[in-house]
Amino acid sequence: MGIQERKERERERRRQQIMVAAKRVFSVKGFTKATMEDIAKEAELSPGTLYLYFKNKDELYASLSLRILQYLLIRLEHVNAEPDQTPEQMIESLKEAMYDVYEFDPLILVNMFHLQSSEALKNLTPELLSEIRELSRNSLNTMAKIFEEGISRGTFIEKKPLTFSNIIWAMFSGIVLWEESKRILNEGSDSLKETLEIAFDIFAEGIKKNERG
Amino acid sequence: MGIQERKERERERRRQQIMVAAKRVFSVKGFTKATMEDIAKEAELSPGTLYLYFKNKDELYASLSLRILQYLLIRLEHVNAEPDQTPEQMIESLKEAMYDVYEFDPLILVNMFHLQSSEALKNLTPELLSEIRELSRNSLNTMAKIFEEGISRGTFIEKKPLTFSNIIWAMFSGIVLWEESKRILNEGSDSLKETLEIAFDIFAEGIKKNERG
Amino acid sequence: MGIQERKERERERRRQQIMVAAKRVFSVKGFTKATMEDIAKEAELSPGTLYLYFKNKDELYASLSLRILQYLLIRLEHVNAEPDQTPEQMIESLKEAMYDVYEFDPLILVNMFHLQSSEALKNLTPELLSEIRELSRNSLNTMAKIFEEGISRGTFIEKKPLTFSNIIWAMFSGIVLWEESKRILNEGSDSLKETLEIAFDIFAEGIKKNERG
Amino acid sequence: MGIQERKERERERRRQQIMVAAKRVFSVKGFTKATMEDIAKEAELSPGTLYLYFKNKDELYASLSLRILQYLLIRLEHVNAEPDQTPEQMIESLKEAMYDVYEFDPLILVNMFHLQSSEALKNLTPELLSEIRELSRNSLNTMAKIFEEGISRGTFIEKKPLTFSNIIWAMFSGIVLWEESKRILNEGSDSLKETLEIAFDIFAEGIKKNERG
DNA sequence: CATGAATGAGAGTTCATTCAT
DNA sequence: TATGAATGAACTCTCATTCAT
Repeated sequence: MGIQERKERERERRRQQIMVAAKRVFSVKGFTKATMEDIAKEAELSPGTLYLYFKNKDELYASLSLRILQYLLIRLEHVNAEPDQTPEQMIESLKEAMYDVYEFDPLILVNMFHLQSSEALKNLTPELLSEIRELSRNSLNTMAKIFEEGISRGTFIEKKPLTFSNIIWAMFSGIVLWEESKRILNEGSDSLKETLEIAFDIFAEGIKKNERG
Repeated sequence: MGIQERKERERERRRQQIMVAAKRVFSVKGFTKATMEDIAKEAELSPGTLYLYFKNKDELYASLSLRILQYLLIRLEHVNAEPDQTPEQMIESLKEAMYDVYEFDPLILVNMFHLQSSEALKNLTPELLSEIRELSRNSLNTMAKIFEEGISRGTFIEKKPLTFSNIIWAMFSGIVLWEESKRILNEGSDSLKETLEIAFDIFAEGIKKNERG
Repeated sequence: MGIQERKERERERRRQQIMVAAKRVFSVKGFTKATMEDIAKEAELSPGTLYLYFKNKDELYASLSLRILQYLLIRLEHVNAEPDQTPEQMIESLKEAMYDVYEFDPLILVNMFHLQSSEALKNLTPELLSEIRELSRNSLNTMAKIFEEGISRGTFIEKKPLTFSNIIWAMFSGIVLWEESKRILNEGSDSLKETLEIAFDIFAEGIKKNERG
Repeated sequence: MGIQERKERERERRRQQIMVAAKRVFSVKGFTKATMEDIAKEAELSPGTLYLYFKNKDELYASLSLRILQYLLIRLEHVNAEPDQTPEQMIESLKEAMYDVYEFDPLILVNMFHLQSSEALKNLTPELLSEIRELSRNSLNTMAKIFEEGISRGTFIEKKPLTFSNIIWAMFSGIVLWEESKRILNEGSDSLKETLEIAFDIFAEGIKKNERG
């Protein structure tokens, strides 16, 4: 049993080693141009070994997303777990959680957003795909709880909470990708944090129920 | 000279024919998996012919974006040109303009958002790249004028107008991509229009200056 | 009849125009990399037109050689036609004739030597091939007469005259190609003329019959 | 370390296997018409494998030349190393050395002469190119020593020794190529050996210093 | 005769993946 | 488990040549 466990741990460590290498290579070269050999070299392994740990290139790529989605979910659950916060404060926490996720690994995050709406998604094993689906759903639901609370307290406008989740998530990914895009186009300074702040503030203000009108 | 013109028109028609085929193929197979031969077949032309009209695959791909960016810019300019509108009404028009752009060609729009933050961007000819840059910039600036007006009238909060533009644009692309993503993941119904409506409403409400706080 | 002739002349002029363009392009780009379109552009014609005058690329290439072979033959015949020369003087004239041929068009000459021992030779129409053969043969035979004379006078060693022709021709082509090669390898100055002079002198001295040994 | 060595040997054997196949295919089809797939088939390998051993088609082609140039240099050095020979005897040895090189591999030799004055030369990696340059230079210099000796002994005419080397080399290549050419043109019997003999004799006689004139 | 758009076969090359060791 | 040489399918792109106008 101890042996079994140790083996498992070692296996997991190897996986991590490969993923770290893959992340670096994907970030520098992009998914298409990065070759399995590049990644193998970066990981100081042989190409064949990669296939002992990942079914294929797509799965390796997708696995990167999985990690950050897990991190996201944990962060979101922390937000919800904090006691005695008003929904407004929680949105503030949400913003920080998301920026944390971004800072945790900007490159993977961008990778993930790319994957998210790409053809590659279709080639994944059903297991991996459903893991991704599950994590996404959980994250969105976790966010939704915040909005539900705000609505039931009467401080947020009355819309489906999940719609708010979707908008927040879309806004976050849109901003990250668009800032990345501007970076590639060599335009302007890195204003991600500032833009994100303002966007969240606008959102927070926008979903407030008010007595005007 | 009539001949000159006719030839030009025919050339342009061919280009369109190829772009239409390319759009279809890219949408079904995605950029990487779509081959030039696929596109040629779809266009009922030979592979070589494609290269008479587009320098390479990347440029063909990017050219699709160009058209929709042009359409976007025109629509945005129309919004600005309409007289006697309050900034609030203009944001409403903005929403419609963007939804129009989406409906004009959803597939191309998704293609464009993909391109926008991808490695492919780097391989374009400088001319094409700067055309894209130019159109993006113009669109953002055109939007910014609306916000400027609202700020100077004192109805919008005091932030850089271009930041608003960026957020709107990011939000729009984020929602389109995320809905596309959900479509691929076979989840849920197509709620793009509804989500977009709500998102714009929240945004519009969120940038209003108010006397609270 | 006059019309017939004029047409023929015009046709010939067009051929020349194309050959001049082809020569330039082949010289700059080499046979393989030069495209028919390049040549057409240089000749200010359309690609299709080239095929009205030359069966294909190989034939166009070979036709260039034909011209210089014709020039060579004429020069050699002149050498032979000059009266009252000793064979030794005629070898001197031979040297000058060959250097003339080189100067007439160094690029075509190199082209021709390339063609001469290449695969392309096999793809020519039988007519063109036999024209080339005929011209080569005539040139060698013309040279051979000089040597024959020298041998019968008892001033040259007794070998087959045609062998001398072959050696002279091989030596000439070898030197031209090797100097070209050194030019490509960026080595050393252009010493073709000097090398050629010395080579011919050695040859002339070497075929002299003498009483030593 | 035994493993290391064995691998190295096997790698070298593979290279040889590919080169042997390449030589055959290039000889039959010529450089341009020979495809990498042809060569792969001849070597009973897959196309991709060729690229594990040679950077590209040009380099594979050029590598063939390298071997024969190495062989040439060795043979030339042997000529120089033999003790107690008069320069005249050494020229005789030179002739034999060169004929040996020809017989060692006529096809490769022709290939090399083709390469030597062709555009392909420019596409080689600098390393390979300078290897070729180096070997050529060494061979020419080695030959030059013979001539130097003869000159200093007063038996050869007083010209730059390297010029003699160049002429010998040009003559050799010229004869080989011209005989090849005649072979292609289906003319005459194979008289290479005889022609070479006579040419060398003439050369040897021609560079002798004499008291006549 | 001239055009030049279109062809389409075919090339070199890459690289995800496999499998004997 | 790890290797890495070998695979071979598939790609993009080129260009000699044709043919309707």
